Amino acid sequence: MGTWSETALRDAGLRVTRPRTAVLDVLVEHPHATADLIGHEVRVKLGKVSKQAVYDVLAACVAAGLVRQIEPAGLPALFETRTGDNHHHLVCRACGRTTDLDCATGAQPCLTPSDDAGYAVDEAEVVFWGLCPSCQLNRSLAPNVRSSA
Amino acid sequence: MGTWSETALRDAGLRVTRPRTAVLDVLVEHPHATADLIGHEVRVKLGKVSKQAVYDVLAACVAAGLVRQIEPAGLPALFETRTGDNHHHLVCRACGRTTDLDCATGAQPCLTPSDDAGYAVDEAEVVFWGLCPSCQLNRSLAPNVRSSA
DNA sequence: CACCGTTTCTGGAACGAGTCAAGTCTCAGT
DNA sequence: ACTGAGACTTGACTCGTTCCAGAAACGGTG
Repeated sequence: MGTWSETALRDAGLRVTRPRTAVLDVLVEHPHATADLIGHEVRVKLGKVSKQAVYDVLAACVAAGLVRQIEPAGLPALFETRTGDNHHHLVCRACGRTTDLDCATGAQPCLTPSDDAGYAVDEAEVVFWGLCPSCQLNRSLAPNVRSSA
Repeated sequence: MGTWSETALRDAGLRVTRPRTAVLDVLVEHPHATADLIGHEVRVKLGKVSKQAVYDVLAACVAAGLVRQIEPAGLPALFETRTGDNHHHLVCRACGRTTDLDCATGAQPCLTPSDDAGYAVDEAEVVFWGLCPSCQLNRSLAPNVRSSA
């Protein structure tokens, strides 16, 4: 468990500390965790870690390219360790569950806007919104849940 | 301008009130406005409107499909009146300027994930991140700006 | 045109996510 | 071990947004 995170940190030229390895370990166990959940889980492992430390660690890892941050509308930011392959996400409107998704057509047709209006584009972010399987079930059983729009 | 907003409200079955028409008018003048900017502009037109009224109006219009809300990571929510054509957005990392963009390939290849993991997908959201023309200029002149609008 | 029930608006307090600042501690190279 | 840059702690704070209770405006009726 601890091994990948240590190596990754060292390879990225970052210092290896308990909070850092713990954060990365949590991220491996929970592929789309919020800062809050990460803090909670890290505290379970290490006893006491400040919110600020969690944000610092995450920021450092994001800067080093070890971690990717996504921010779906209305949800707190999520962090994941799958970086570099520019995959997309499927987010449930009801429960917020997030699932990875490889790019629709293998290549990235989406990544090249037809008319970039003079912008220097460096990233394309694609989010699919819908209902996850279990929320579809709950929805049909209990029709008065807060709906999508 | 004042006319369209009234008609739109009436057609959507919403009451026509001063704050509502004013909000829609502002939205026509500023195609990607924040709630805050809208409140400010509406206050210029009408003298005094509460923040809450602005949020209520926007929520009602979003629910009625008159207005679309987008929430680019790290920026406050933006509102626009172009609805129904599922266009995408180009957002400047430096100044937050947002530009509409028709879907890259005319059709929507992005809208149909290859594997939807059982989700009932109802919307695909695409955001391109980059630097707008003027920020590219500023950036090359003053390489360490850390600005936001 | 005065009444009434709804819907909308006001003002202020509250919220959660995230950030800032200043001081203390810890890792890694000598 | 020693030391200095970098990491962590604490706690207050900002910002966008939402909640709440009450006041006002709307518009269909008698």
